[in-house]
Amino acid sequence: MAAARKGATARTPAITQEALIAAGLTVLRREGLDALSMRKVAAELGVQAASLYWHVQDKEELLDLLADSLLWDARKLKTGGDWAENLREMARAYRCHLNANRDSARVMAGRLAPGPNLLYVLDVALGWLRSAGFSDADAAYATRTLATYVQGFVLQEQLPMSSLEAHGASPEEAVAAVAEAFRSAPADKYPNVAALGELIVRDSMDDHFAFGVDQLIEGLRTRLPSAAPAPSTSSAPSAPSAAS
Amino acid sequence: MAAARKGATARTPAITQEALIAAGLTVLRREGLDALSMRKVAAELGVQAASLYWHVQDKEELLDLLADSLLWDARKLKTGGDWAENLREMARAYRCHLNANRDSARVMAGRLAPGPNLLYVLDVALGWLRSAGFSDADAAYATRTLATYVQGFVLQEQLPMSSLEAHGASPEEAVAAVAEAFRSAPADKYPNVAALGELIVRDSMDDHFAFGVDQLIEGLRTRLPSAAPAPSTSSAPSAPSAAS
DNA sequence: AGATTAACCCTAACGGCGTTAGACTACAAA
DNA sequence: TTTGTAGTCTAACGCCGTTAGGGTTAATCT
Repeated sequence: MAAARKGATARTPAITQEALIAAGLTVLRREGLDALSMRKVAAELGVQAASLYWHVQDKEELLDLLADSLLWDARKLKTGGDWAENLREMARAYRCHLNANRDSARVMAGRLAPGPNLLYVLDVALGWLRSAGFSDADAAYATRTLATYVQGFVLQEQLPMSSLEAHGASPEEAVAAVAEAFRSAPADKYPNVAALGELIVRDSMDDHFAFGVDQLIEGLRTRLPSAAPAPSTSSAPSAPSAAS
Repeated sequence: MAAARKGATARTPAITQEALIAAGLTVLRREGLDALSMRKVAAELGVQAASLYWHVQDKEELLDLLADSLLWDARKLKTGGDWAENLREMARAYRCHLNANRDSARVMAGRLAPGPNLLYVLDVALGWLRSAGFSDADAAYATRTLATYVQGFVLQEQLPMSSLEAHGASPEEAVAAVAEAFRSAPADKYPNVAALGELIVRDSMDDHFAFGVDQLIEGLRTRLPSAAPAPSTSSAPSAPSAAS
């Protein structure tokens, strides 16, 4: 913590910060965020709960660490095509990574500490947009906007799995229940909802996600000062395929 | 709850569901979501905690009720202009309403029960988009996408106020702390972040929000089958990017 | 009128939670 | 050997969500 291990070390460390994070992730994966308690994380390490407070000040700080570690290891980003392709791939990979970890979106949702992984991703995306000709302000806003969208999307996407599975039902039942809630909307009062109910809660979340990302990117494209949206005379992006 | 008040009513109700919701909102506003407990809500009503379980099954159900009641009373929507103007106004009003209630975004974040207000807003927005010429699928996706964005944005927007104010600092200090975290990013490793740090955490959240909404709407506009706004040769508006 | 029934609120308690205080242990440095 | 300190322990505090079960009040039934 503070002394940076200057002159006095005692025994074997035995509970490193790495181990703490690993234990936290284990409990998170096994029991979900709502059931993650200091006592359980400690038990995972074969240790009493109070001992954790030597390495961490709060449960909040533990969750900060978990969020940091849940942040996608971004160094394996595929950066083949033009800015639009790259952003699309980034959004896809981010969502994919979030969905691979139980309750990840909810862990990140209440937190704002920027870890090194986040900084790296931001930096790369900003670089793409700036060199594509966007203004600094547009690049900054667009990057945060995309991140906001992805996080918000996965948050909603993971809801049935965490919120209802915890109270007895399987994910499929949860989705079905929500779909039923939309379909049972009184058709006279909400005609459009009743008509499109099945589309709204459609299970093809992939399409829905891609739709939102495409919207954001196409909207971004209209901000390009240079211009012609039709890619007839574009400078470089002729090779859309992977080059990494 | 179940009997629907058929044949036997006892005494004065004394704790209606309305009062329960009002008490919950009071506690929420005064102490924030993290400090909202059944005991405090009960105390707000001059009642013991266990009594709440006559009107509600869970704390979760109470939070569902609060989320429902936090849902913007949408019947006072201004519906002046075309679909784009209307959507913009809707997003603005939604954000404004969420920001008027402490921790509102976090209350809604973990919940998916669609209340009547949500149904109404969805229906209105779907009507706008369909009559503007969008396909049913596009209308459905676009509506949910916009809602996702607004909620995600306000969630991040409210973070400094709830997350750090709870631990001692004022909102301004919280924002300043995050800004410092971005500015102190090693400029050699993250040049773009260091260069645009001030833009990323800029306090003009209004601009940032409008930017995202504009992106979504302009992206949507490119899906309109009828019209080609500016580009003359827009053959394929959205290049399909290798599904899944 | 008396008995029944149901709505509604209470007291008391259980187990789990986050967190703190303070004692103990083992090693490193003096 | 003595001292200091990093790391763990036990014990406890107060709060939490929730349940069991008892009491009171009023409407309904006979």
